[in-house]
Parts: sequence; C-alpha cells; structure tokens
Amino acid sequence: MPKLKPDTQRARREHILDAAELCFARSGFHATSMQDICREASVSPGALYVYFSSKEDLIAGIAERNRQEFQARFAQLAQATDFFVALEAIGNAYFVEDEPHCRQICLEIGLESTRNTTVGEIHRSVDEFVGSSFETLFQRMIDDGRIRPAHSAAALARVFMVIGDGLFWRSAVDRKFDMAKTIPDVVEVIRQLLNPVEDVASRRPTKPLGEAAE
Amino acid sequence: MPKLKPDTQRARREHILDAAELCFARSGFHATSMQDICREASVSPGALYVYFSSKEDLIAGIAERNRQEFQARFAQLAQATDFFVALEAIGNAYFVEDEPHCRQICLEIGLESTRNTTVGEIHRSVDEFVGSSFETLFQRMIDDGRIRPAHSAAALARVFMVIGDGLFWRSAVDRKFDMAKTIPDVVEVIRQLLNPVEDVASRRPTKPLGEAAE
DNA sequence: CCAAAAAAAATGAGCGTTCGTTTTACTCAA
DNA sequence: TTGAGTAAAACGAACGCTCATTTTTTTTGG
Repeated sequence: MPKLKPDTQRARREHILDAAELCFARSGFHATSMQDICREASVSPGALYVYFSSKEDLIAGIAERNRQEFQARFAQLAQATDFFVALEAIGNAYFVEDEPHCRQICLEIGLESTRNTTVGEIHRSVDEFVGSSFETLFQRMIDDGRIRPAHSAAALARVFMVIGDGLFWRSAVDRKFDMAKTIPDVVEVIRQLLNPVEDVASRRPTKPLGEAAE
Repeated sequence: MPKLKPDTQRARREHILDAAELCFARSGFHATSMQDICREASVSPGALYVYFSSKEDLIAGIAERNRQEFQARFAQLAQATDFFVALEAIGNAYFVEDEPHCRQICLEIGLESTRNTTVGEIHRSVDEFVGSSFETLFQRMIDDGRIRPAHSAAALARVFMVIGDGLFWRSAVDRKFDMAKTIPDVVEVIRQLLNPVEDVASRRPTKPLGEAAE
C-alpha cells in the first residue's frame, strides 16, 4: 500500500511515463520490453509495478496523457478569437516545436487504437472531440457570414480532418518531408476550401500565400 | 538443396505470405508470433523456415510484395489517357475493393519503415516513385495547358501526397469514417487545386461534384 | 510400367533466450 | 522496531528458431 507523498508519487509516475514514451517511440509498443523502460527510467521492475499494474496499463497511461494534452491544445482553438491564428499556433506547436518522438508516439497510439480497446476509446474520444469542434466552429463561421457556405460545416470538418491526418502521417513517416515548404500550399487549399469573405486582403501582414519556392 | 518445382515453391511462399499478412494485419508485426503464422498457414515452423530465414525476413517479404503491388497500380496511372479516370480507379481499388486488412498492413509497413532499414528502403523507394510520378504527370499537364499553372508541379505533387496520406490514414484508423461521403468534397478540393482548363463542364456524365449530402 | 532407392521437404518436440510479472530480501526514516 | 519503498533475483510462459526424424516426391534399374 503506497504512502509516499502524493506529489512525489505523481512525479515518479510522470518520470516513468516519460521514459516509457521515449522507449515506445523508439521501438513501438510491442517491441519494447518492460526491462527497456526500467533501464531508461533507472527504476527496478518492482518499483515500476507499483505505479503501473501491467504493460497494457502503461500503454494506456501513455495514450491517456498524450491524447489529453492533444485535446487541451485543441480546446483552446474553440475559444480563440481568430481561427486561423489559433490554428497556426497549434500546427506550429505540434509540427515544429514538439520533439519528433511525440509524433512517433501519436502514430503508435493511432495504430494501437485499432486493436486495443482501452487505447481505442481514448483515441476515439479525442478524435471525435476534434471533429465536432471543427464542425461547430465552421457552423459558427457560416452563421456569422465569415465564410461562404459552399459546403456544410460537417463536410468542411471532414475534409479538414483528412488534410490534418495527411500532414500528421507524412511528418511522422517521411524524414525528408519539408513541412515549411508544404504548409503554404496546404494553407491555400484550406483557404479555397473555406473561402472566407475577406479573402485575399485584410489578413495579417504576410506575403501572398500559396507560392512555395521551387 | 531445394528441388521442388519452382511453381510449387513460389505458390507455397505466397501461401505463407498470405497467412502472415492476415496475422500481421490482425495483431501487428511485433505482437504476432511465428507460431500464429504457422497455425494460420497450416505449416510447421520447420517448413516455414525453408522459405523465410527469419521473422525479419518474413516481414521484409510482406513489405516487398505489398509495396510492389502498390507501385504496379500507380505505374498504370502514368500511362493513362485520362488522369482523373485512372486516379479514381486506383482510389476505388484501394479504398473500396481491397479488404480492410490490406489498409491495415500498409499502415503497419509505413510505421515499420521508420525503424527497420530493409522495410524502410522498400517503402521509401515506392513512396518516391509515387511522388515523382505525380510531379512528372502534373508537369506534363501544365506543359500541355491542361491545368492552369498556379503552382509548381512539385508543389502540387506534395499537396497531393498529403491528401492521399490523409485518406489512407483515416480509412485505416477510423472505422466510422464514411469514405463515400468524403470523396466528393476531396475531389473538389483537388479540382480547385489543379484548376483544369475545361473545369466544370465536359467531364464524364456525373452529377456535379462537391455537393455531399449532409 | 513399377517398386525400390535417393532426394527433398515437412514435422514437431525442444533448444536457449527473453518476455511480463511476482516474490524476496533489504534499506532506512520515523 | 517497524513498515513503506526499493532493488534484485527468480518465476512460468512464450518467444524465435533448430534439428533429428518422418513423410512425400522424384529418379531410376529391371
């Protein structure tokens, strides 16, 4: 029965999760052994099993923490005053600021979600949150007359998710992928898709989008 | 050494690959045991090891076959008379006609390509083939004046790949994903992106694209 | 044509290893 | 001294893989 100070307990749990995340990103969930994680965390098996009752539990813990953080980022989007600015911030955080191993873990979680019930529920919950957030957001923009209602909010959200998935997959799998070069073109696709009423003009002082060098 | 009729040998190898593909799609490369595959193929371990020298070799064999088939499909695209018709055929084959486990395997191969050198080379080779095929194709269409050169062929190819990746990922990971509902909207995005000169009119007798029923 | 001999291929118990997990022995602050 | 917390050793199960043996296929002498 644990009696260590709750703060210390939580810190240690996080420490183990950090180590596990690194290992899982390096080798995948099922090619990583508990010993690997113990070594990475400088913790004995017995100690690890105080905080996680099984490997599956540890995987679920990783998924839980990762997806929660992801959801928290998106939650900000819904309250943002400027949709495009907020979206760029999220994209920048995920694709530029985050370590590569974060994207690797997201990939791992996505794949695992198709086979592991617990991870599946966590993943699906966040995915649906993101999807419905976009839909609500687009609906509001349509209602406010900020974008031309050429498509339903649901359709827009669907296509948006697909494009996001594409960037997500390629950034994780293709080491040669040049995100900086691709973003402007994708942004223009999104712009044409949303077709906002202010269109070309009036946006922040930025060079005309969609003209990637080369 | 081996003297079984070459046809029989190849057939047996294919049979084992079929079984392995099923198992790998079901549980992933590293959560599938050789025994699982032996059971699925109704073959003893010893017999399996006649055709594949190790589990890694078997994984490479799966990647090799799968990516080769994928590449063969895309090779047809380059020679097609109508780009859009050929593209639809490929999309239909992959997203509709193929069994779900094929998409699961593609996902698995993509992930494995980031960690396994052999699989990585196979995957990257095909991916680069697809990318450069698109670029060549778009360049030709620009040169022929079939699409308006608003973007470079390279930029078009990049965005195209990202959208393809998005459809690929979502179709494999999101069981609730409605491909039929999404395709028309994605097609319209592509249409706007490519901006062909004949535009709205003149295409095969089909209902106006891009209007997904809610 | 057809056994018998030779060659090839398949078998499956079992190898050594490593897995996820549990138990045991110990440390050390209270 | 005690008991919460940790480290290390050890557990049975399952892993990838091997090999002595059996079964199947092909070759061949009469």
